[in-house]
Amino acid sequence: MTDIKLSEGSLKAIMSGEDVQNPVMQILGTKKIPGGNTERYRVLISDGVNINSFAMLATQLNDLIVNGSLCEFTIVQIKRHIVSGVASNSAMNRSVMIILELDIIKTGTEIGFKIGNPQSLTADSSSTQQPAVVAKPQTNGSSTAAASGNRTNGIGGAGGSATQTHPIVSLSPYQNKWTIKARVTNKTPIREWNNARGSGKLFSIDLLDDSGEIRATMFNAECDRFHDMIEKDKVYFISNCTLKPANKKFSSINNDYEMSFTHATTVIPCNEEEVGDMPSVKYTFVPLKSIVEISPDENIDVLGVCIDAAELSSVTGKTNQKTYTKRDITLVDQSQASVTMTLWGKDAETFDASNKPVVAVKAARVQEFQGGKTLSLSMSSVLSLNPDIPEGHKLQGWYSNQSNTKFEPVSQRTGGGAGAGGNMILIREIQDQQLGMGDKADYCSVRGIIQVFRGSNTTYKACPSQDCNKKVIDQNNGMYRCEKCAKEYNTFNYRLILPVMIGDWTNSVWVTLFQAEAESILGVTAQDVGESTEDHPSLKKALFSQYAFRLRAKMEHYNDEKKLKITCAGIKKIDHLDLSKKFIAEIKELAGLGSAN
DNA sequence: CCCCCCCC
Repeated sequence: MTDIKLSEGSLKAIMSGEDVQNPVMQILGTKKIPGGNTERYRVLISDGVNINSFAMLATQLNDLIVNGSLCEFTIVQIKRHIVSGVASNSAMNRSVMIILELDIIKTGTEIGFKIGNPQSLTADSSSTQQPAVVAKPQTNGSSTAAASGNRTNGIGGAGGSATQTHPIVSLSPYQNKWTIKARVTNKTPIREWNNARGSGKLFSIDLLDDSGEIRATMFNAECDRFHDMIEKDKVYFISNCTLKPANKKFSSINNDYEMSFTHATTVIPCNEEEVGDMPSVKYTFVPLKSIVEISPDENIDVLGVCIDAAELSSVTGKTNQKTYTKRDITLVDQSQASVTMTLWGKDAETFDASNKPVVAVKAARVQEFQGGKTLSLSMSSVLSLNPDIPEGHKLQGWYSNQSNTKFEPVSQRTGGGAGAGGNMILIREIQDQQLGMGDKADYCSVRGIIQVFRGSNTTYKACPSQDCNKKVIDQNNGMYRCEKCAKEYNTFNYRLILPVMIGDWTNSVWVTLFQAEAESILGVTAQDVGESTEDHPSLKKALFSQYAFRLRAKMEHYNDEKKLKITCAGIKKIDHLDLSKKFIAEIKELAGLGSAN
């Protein structure tokens, strides 16, 4: 027998809206809830007298299921929970208990049996010990009307306790009789749109409660009605909105749905007392190292120490002539990676990196730049400096103990080596993986031997002005005309465009090398090659040398013909000793030899 | 119903 006592009757009390502190219960089973993009688990939980099969685990506790900590018979103490709208016995059938925080008191294997003979709470609630219960009395005067049931008509008065609102995670398009109590964690300015499908204006907000978050958008009339009223960081009761599946591409908000306000929507500000301990941001941080795996245009939450910040600069938009202020900052974290993140406008102007602040960003946009990944803040991003959150303090503590840590730069454009973002592949795999077949360029790295040079016409006469490099036209009078600069010069620079065939044991491909990489391989300057009247001898010397090539593959269209164009975005010498060590380690691990771990 | 979010 066990000496642990379950909190008998606590489930009944909780589901009736009573405030029960730290009840001890037993897990009798867990089950993954099918559908949806978010992994979510339902738990069968017992207090020794009753079983509740309408309990769910907040997603931040999913790990406990995955690592087996919440197996059958586990005894837990529930430290924090919420219940969806309950006020009457009849509503119990539909209410859901969400476990937000728990401690494991004893593992399931230690216990090994079901305690007591608990009966289903929902199937037979009339026969259980207590009569019908109503929600605990409210603290303000407007409670009488509100306490009569699971309200279907939005907020009646300004009342409403936590037990009478619905958790955000419980919202779905299939049920629209709900009221949420949520904090506005972000609010966009009004934006107007005009496209083939019509025009209008809108703004959106991000809403957060203990259970989760959701984005809400206000169009046209609702845009006018709510824009001035709704304030960032304030808490509101909101009801009567419509829900639809969220398009993940445009938001990092962790919810499969998003809501639109309608003419029927009501929004009531919470008074101070009602706000309670409503959380103020919910992050799902991505380790900086993993950013290489994330597709461009996705939004992610990141946390890092800012170890460097560039000067403020300004850029002009490509499509409009607007000037934007920007500042690039560098973040590092415990994954021993660094990333470049661009701040814009006011965030850029006011940013101060002098004290190496911890920076948290909700919804930073992932971008690809020359094969590396960078981050950029957008309209929907929220920047927070030295946030008062456990992860932030932990990171700060960790960083203060680092001295010579080398950070893998995920934003670096060249990365010929096998480092982060290197995705070292075999040359055959360029075809196998259909690299370059999509709309965007694909990057990869290969180890290849230079097998063939195109020996002649490897240089061209380029515009001498800074950063132009366009081909100039020899006017045959000592002057060279650049069409791009619309100018004539009395000089030019030679530049290299060097097609080479590189191969490994699986295949060969033609790759175009440009100035820097070509000079590095040849060991001579473009000028030398250009001025040489015959094929430069350096070409022969470089033949059969081996490098790690960073490649960029993209489909190019010439008239009706499509052709895969592969250019070199960087090269790196191969450290054969180091590489051999890596191979040996891999072989050992594959063969199950030695002590890899 | 938007989904623009910038520059190398």
